[in-house]
Amino acid sequence: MQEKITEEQKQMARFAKAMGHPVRMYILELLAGQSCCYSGDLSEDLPIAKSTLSQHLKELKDAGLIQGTIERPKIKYCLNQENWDRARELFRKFME
Amino acid sequence: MQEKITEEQKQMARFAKAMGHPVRMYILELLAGQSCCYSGDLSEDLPIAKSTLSQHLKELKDAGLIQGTIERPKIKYCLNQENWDRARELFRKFME
DNA sequence: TTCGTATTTCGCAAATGTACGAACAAATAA
DNA sequence: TTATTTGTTCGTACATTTGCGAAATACGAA
Repeated sequence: MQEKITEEQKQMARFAKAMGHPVRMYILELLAGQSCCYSGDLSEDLPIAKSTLSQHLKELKDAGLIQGTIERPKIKYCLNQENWDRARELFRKFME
Repeated sequence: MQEKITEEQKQMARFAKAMGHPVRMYILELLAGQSCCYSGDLSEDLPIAKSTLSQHLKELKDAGLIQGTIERPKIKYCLNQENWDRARELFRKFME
């Protein structure tokens, strides 16, 4: 009955949880393909309120998958490359 | 404002959501490594109640990632190979 | 039939997630 | 200064998830 769940498994679950919503998958796939985007552009593409979008972006940030940098008057979102690479490596090994 | 989220993104989010819990990642990684296991074995390895484990297995089944076959008196769980391959392919493309 | 084994379902509670609009904040434009 | 733009936070509502123990189910063994 001892704990057999590894830190890597916990980390993968954390990443997967962040990916576990269609809107967040959309955002991640967009960023993975073109590196960066603005929140406003997302808002135009997605049928959700801005406050809801803001929450989804926050979740992705909290999971470490993306990062936002201020470019007045907008905010530019990009993948957090270091953690994205980490996620890729974990999932690659997991699903190979 | 039209819907831009694809069916593939929804499917990936569905898989990711199922992977979004440490216990379920543990189970999936076990199955990915050795193909099959019994619920009772999992119950001994994991610090959770059997009813809770049963729910996690149900979620993985509902997401299509695993399947259970009765081998009295136990139930043998394996990856659902068809959907697992589908998931691997989706994530491989997504994270390449 | 009664017992034991393996697992699921039920009922419940607590925590988390999803979504919205209103209110707020920060900076620039008029 | 006031208005506009861009985005976050707050308050609220509802749905889903997570977890447990008790009860139910299914079947083979005694």
